[in-house]
Amino acid sequence: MSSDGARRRDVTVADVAKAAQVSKAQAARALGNYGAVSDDVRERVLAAAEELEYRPNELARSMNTGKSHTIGVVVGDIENPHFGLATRGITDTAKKSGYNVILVNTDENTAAEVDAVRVLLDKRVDGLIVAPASSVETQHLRRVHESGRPLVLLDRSADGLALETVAVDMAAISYESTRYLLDAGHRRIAFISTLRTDAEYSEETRLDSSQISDRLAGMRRAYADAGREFPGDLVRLNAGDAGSIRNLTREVLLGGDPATAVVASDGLIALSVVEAIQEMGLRIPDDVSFLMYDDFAWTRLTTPPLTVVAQPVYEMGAAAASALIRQIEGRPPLAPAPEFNATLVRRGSVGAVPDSEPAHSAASSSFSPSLRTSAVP
Amino acid sequence: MSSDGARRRDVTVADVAKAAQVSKAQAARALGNYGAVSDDVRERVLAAAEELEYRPNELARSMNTGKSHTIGVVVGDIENPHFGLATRGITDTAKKSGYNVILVNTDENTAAEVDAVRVLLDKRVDGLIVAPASSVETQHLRRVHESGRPLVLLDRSADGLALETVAVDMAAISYESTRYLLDAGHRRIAFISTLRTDAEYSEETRLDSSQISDRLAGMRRAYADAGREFPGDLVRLNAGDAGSIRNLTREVLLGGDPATAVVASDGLIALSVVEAIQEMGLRIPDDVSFLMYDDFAWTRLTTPPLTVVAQPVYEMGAAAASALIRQIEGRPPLAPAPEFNATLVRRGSVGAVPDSEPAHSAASSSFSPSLRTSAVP
DNA sequence: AATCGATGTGAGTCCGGTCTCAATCGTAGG
DNA sequence: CCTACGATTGAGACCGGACTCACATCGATT
Repeated sequence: MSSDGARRRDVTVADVAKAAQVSKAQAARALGNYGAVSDDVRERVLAAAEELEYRPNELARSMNTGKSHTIGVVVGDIENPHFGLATRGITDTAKKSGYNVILVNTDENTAAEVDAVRVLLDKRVDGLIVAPASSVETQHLRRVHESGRPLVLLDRSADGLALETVAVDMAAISYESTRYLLDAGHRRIAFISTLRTDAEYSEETRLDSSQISDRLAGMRRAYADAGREFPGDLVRLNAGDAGSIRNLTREVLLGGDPATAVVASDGLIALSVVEAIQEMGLRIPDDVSFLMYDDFAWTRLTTPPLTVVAQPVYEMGAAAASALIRQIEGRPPLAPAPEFNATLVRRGSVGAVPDSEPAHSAASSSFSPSLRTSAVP
Repeated sequence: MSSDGARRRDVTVADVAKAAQVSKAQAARALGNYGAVSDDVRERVLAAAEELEYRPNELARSMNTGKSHTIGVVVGDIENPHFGLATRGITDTAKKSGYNVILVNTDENTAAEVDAVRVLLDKRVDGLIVAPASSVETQHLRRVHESGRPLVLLDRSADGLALETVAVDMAAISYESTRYLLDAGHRRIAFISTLRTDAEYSEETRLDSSQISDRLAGMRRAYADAGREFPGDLVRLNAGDAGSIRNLTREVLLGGDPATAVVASDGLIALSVVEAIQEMGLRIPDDVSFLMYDDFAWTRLTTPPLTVVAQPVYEMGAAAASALIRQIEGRPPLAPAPEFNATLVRRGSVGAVPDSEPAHSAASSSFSPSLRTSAVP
């Protein structure tokens, strides 16, 4: 048995050198495969290393090469499949180039993000991929950039910082999908997002997230092009836990001038929104139309299958990683920069407006889901 | 502007010491908050550090403390929400104790896992959490254990290794859910898993995954207790991509003696199985009953909502992390060890056997999903 | 045979911290 | 006034590799 209960000291080059009866320098050369080493010495060293089960200490190596071969990834919430997939794209790509990934979760909290960035920098990661919680509070990102450490942004941009950013053109797809809804006759379209903000929403509100403000801009433009007024009163931010999302959903769907279509800002919200709609005894798409961001596999399983905005999430993660690695290795950024387009996947959750003649023929599904009705109060 | 394009050398204790006009040792003491330091010196050092924006190099620190405050997490697939959630539990807990997480994906490939473990060890992580791809090929885990480095297993155990393992009692819940299916009158229950294996399945086959073999053991026991013979011909392993899962699903659902109930081994498989069932024009639960492992939120949204085996995944991740950290910090393991139980969540996807009188009253839902029918060939 | 360039080789420094050790300082006790 | 002991302080070793530099060695060149 080669084990001895206590954790034995690690084998170092010095140990190998002694066993092979050569100097530490020679052993290091043979092991590190650099410099000039005679065959005889190389063989003895390698044999000794094998025998002793020598493994280089990457920490020590990083110390004087200055490279840790590790990249830091900072996301809002890995629990969200969106980031799960993106992370997968990142790690797959990183591994291919010999990089490891330290993952930090911020809960979409800027303070946590600032902290995460600091910690990762302290650990001397070679570069960072950040999905910034805020597009406004970006001093910490600016500092990273100014210190010269490679940094790539994912999903959202940072105001005033010319950083390489991998994201889809949200305004464009938002325009397209809003247009689609408008064409189906909808005028009262609600938008629900978890984005935390202090102020009540209005056109002038400066939002913390480039992603959300781009989407709203897209919606507003679509309304303008259609010669309609954008229903700002149906924008609901600060959607938090399932309960609050449910309440917000009820709010926009009840009252004097209710929404006829609801757009959910991400897959997690979508779950609660759809549940709330079902609980209210409303049918999709007969009573309410529904559209969500991110194309998760389960959206094909509901009745009706949901109409979604699909984003090439995995590819974006992979692109962010390879862009970062290019930066780290001093190679020029890919030109032209790869573009990522979101696409509207028309399935069955968007229909005509109830009690009104649809302007054009939108995907009006005739599926009538059987729903558990829990009377609306 | 304090920035200068080029990446400037990091500020070190020596720099701070010089600025504060004290020795390197004193500066280090003041900064590291250890040893004896006069108030005067401490103030000067701290001020200088602030001024120079000094940040300790964690790599160097790790080098001689031997602690990296980093733990390695090796999972099969973060894309799978199961691991996404578990990872969240791990990172949340790790962060609370000041640890970071390096995440590695193995694609459920043992060779990749061996490699991942080696790399993490080289990086001198303080400990490892591994969801082993195989319960049989575990030499690399044994080596880790013998080297004395803390290691905790997640989800699956490793044959012959007495390692702290955080997992639910799969045999028990499998027994319970099989029993449930049997009580509903099902005799032909299919089980579909991604587990890769060379051999055709038979009772003697020694499976690579403790998790899967436990589940099958539970099923077999339930059948035995019911005085029935276990339909080994309906066990389908090696389910890979969506296409192959579809084919396997058709296989068990067609033919002379088809399955009347299908159990999907995880959420990813479930998606394709349900799609395949829908495509075949079969209705759940009227024509086929369905049960899956892992309780994802979307399972409540389908029509009918799916009956699932819920596992406290987040809590298990958190428990694995805190167990590991206890080991790292030399504290004794929690006694009694926390237990995790999976629960059967009866929703609407399990019904009576078509054309047969149900033995007992199982959750027989009357929902009839409207399905796109694509005629069965 | 003297010179030259291409290996080989070992001693020692460096990376940026932590930590040991011996020296110095201050002042309380005698 | 002198000793002693704790608080301070600085020099330097050390962690484990990578790498520089000076010093062989040796066949090839002329």
